[in-house]
Amino acid sequence: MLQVGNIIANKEKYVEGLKKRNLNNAAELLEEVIALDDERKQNQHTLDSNLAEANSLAKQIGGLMKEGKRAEAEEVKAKTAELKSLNKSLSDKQNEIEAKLQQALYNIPNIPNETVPTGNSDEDNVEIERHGEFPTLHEGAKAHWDLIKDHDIIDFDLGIKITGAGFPVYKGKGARLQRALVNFFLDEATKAGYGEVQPPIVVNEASGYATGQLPDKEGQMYHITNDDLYLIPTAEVPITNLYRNVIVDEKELPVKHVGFTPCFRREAGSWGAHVRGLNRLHQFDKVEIVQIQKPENSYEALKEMCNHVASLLEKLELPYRVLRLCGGDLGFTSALTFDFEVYSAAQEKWLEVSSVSNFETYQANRLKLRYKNDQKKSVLLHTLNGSAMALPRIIAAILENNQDEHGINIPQVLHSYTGFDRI
RNA sequence: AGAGGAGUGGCAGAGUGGUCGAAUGCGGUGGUCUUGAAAACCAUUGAUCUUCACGGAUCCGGGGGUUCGAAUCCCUCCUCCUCUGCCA
Repeated sequence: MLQVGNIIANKEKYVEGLKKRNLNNAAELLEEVIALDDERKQNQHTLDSNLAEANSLAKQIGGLMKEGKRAEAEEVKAKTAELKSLNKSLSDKQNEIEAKLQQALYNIPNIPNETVPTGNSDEDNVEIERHGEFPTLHEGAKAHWDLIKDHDIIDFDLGIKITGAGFPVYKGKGARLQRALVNFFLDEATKAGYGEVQPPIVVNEASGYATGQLPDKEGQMYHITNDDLYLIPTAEVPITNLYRNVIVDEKELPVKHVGFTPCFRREAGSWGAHVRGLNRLHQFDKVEIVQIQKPENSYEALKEMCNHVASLLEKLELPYRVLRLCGGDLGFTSALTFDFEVYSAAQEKWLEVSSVSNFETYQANRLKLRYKNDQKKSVLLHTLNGSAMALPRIIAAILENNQDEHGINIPQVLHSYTGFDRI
């Protein structure tokens, strides 16, 4: 979440920034935070001086008791009763104010970077790069949802039987292709200096709040109510939360991690004809890269992460484009996001396969993730993450783009991982 | 899952109602000495809020309570260890 001090110092700028998200009551939201913070300080000040007085009286009593002056001690004690009840109500009030302030801050999204264009939806995202040639498909080329049936490599009906819609079963070469991609992505990230981690795929509420999925995307996650745990929508949540409440040693910066996990998304209300086959699932596999950076280096790191994602797509020989997300499509916690889309030739559609974001200090503030600078002051770090990559749509594009009359060619770079070059 | 024990600063570990944000040791940092290093010695070494500053407040697993006063007593939750049970 945003830092109150920064809100006060940059109010006008922030209002402008939030307008890009089409948040028209931004000024009021920020005013509310400032007012609550003011109230918090004033109340805290009163409470503190009362507590100081109570503390000193308590010490007096202690001293008198030691000297055996019981009567005098009782006299002082009498004075404390009123103070005590006053302090109780002041501290109740303080808790109330702080809860309200917290709530107000939770409801304000991150300030978009100045390069974020205005816009209302994904239609207003700006294409900034395009690479690769669209393949020429043979007569009668099929979309991946037909190809997977023809070759019996991914089975949606079986998934429906054992779980439900959106939980496909990968079989034979389909399963092997998926595993090959996971290993390829992990190896590439490792070569690029990311340390591999394998985190839990359920997280507690505190983790959900720290990276911003809660309260913003409550309905998007599967919630295990018996134990109050959430299935992760992305490895970003557990991996970034490894650093919750941590003061990182400056020598360890930047922190770079890669992790492979399944991801779970309820996708409530987002189904329709345009999300057939592998285009949208409730469970899918993803390799995620995460960086923790000093503020001054974070945009350089964002570029580096984008280059990494681009290199994966180059190696897989998939045509892709890069989009700069507009304010209306930008995630709640992100300051700047680049989406990568591959072209899936049979359905003639661009499919989002990666989203690379800089959250600046927005997550770090909730995480309490800091390092000590030269002056030994605690400084919030910047967090970044990106998919590298999400599997199903990559598979969709590979199947569709590389098909011919008799089968499907596997990209060269995967052969050593799959053990076969054709499906 | 049941019974018992325990959670204190970066780590180890003392502290069982009063001046304890907390002894001591290790580690870290700075210095003296040294050509340099080691050793030794000296000093320093948690976080957050607030204040221009002095200072003040809060934090001993989390939350609540008793008390003039809580690391210390009570309740509750969490976590870890030991034994028993169960199980990849």
